[in-house]
Amino acid sequence: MEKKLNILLAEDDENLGQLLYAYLQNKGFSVTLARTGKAAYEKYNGNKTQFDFLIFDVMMPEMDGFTLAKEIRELDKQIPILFLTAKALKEDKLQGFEIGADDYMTKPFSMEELLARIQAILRRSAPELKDVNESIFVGKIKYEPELSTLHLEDGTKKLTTKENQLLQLLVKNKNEILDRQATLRAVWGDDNYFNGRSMDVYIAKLRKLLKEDESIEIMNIHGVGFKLIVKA
Amino acid sequence: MEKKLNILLAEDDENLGQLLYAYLQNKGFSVTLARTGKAAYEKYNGNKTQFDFLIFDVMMPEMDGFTLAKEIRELDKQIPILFLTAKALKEDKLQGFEIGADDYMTKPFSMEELLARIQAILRRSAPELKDVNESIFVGKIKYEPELSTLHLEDGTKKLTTKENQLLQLLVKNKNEILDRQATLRAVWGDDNYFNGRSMDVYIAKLRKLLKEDESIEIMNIHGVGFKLIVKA
DNA sequence: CATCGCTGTTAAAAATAGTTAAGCGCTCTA
DNA sequence: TAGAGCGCTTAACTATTTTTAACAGCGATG
Repeated sequence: MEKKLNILLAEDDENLGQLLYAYLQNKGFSVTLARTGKAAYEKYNGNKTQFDFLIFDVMMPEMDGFTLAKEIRELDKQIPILFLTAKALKEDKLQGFEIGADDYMTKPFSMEELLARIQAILRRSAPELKDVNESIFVGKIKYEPELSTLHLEDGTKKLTTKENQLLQLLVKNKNEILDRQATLRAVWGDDNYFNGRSMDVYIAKLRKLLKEDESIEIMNIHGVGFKLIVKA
Repeated sequence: MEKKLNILLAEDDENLGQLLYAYLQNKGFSVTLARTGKAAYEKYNGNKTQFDFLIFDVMMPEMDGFTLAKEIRELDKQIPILFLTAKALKEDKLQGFEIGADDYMTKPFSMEELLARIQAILRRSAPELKDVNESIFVGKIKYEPELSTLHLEDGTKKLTTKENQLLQLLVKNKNEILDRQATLRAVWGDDNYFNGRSMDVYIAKLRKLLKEDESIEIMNIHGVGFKLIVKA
């Protein structure tokens, strides 16, 4: 399960605020909503939550979005900021970028586009580089997913592409059900009958490889999928 | 004196193209202008210039901006892409972001806003400026792509054109999958069966050259492509 | 408790990739 | 201008990976 990203949303329009709140929450973000610039500033400094992304309306009572952003930029040069505004004026946009905005959207906009823009920014600011040397223990067996190798009693076994992809999914969902159809679509691209049979063949292969550790079991959930069980 | 950033601009509208070209040039960028998607693709693969930023019109003759971007994304997952388009349709915008765009601007737009958006993206993506004679280390082996030379234990090896192009792509996608078809189209111009076999021969050559450093491995991803792995 | 669909397993077939060497077309030069 | 040298492609053979087939067992359901 991935960690939720915390978004601080400052929007004084009651309707839009609620709408955005619900939408983003639904998309898997943890959202904090503030109704004024000042409230947002206080929440930012409240420090209970560490925010990962800021979305500010420009025109707000008590403290406008630009001032708020400027204030926060003093404290954090990195955090992504996206402005929302009714004004499409060139000067305003430029002022927003000058403060260090990452994006600037003019109302009305579609929720989907907002999400797409948030993701585009996050893709850059949170570069999740995979560690090639990462190793995991499945029971007693050492597994390096990126190198697609399994360290067994009788030496190192190089997994084939499909073996590796499947094992990765099983491990990621250790002790949980891995859905059959979803797995087929993820690894084989299509969940037709023959790919299903192919997957069964690979499950058999993995069972054979992992059988040297009897605390490991790949259990079938009839009609649903498989479950990698690792007993304590 | 800072190094100029290279922008590849694909725009079929003569006027807008010239305007953007002059404006960006004036703002300190080195701009290459292409009038069709295909021309842009060829310039990208031309290998004389290493681009740092891509600006593509969506509707262009021969190859549209989306197709172009998709093709290039296969070869470079990092390079910033900004789309320009006359269409403000939601679906188009979303498609653009899905391909991996960093921004999407609807015509007409102001030059200043374009510049502001480019800078906002560059702030995050922070391209390492490349010297023409820059040398890279692949594991312990020194590699100079511009000179197409590899410094091995027993002297300097001059790579052939194909060896160099292929190694460059592998290195750019270090520890990530390099798509087979896209690579063939980029290096061989066509992804037919025989070129595929030719590429396999070149992979074998590169493996032989790089085998003196056992932390390097060119891994095959069956049916998908290759992955240059450099262990820590 | 019979039946039918789902899964386990093994083996054969097909597709993809690894490797080595021969062939082919250039270019350079004796 | 013949031929050596080079780069690339094609061919041929081998090896590996994946899919398909075949058959046996299991499990839910009426």
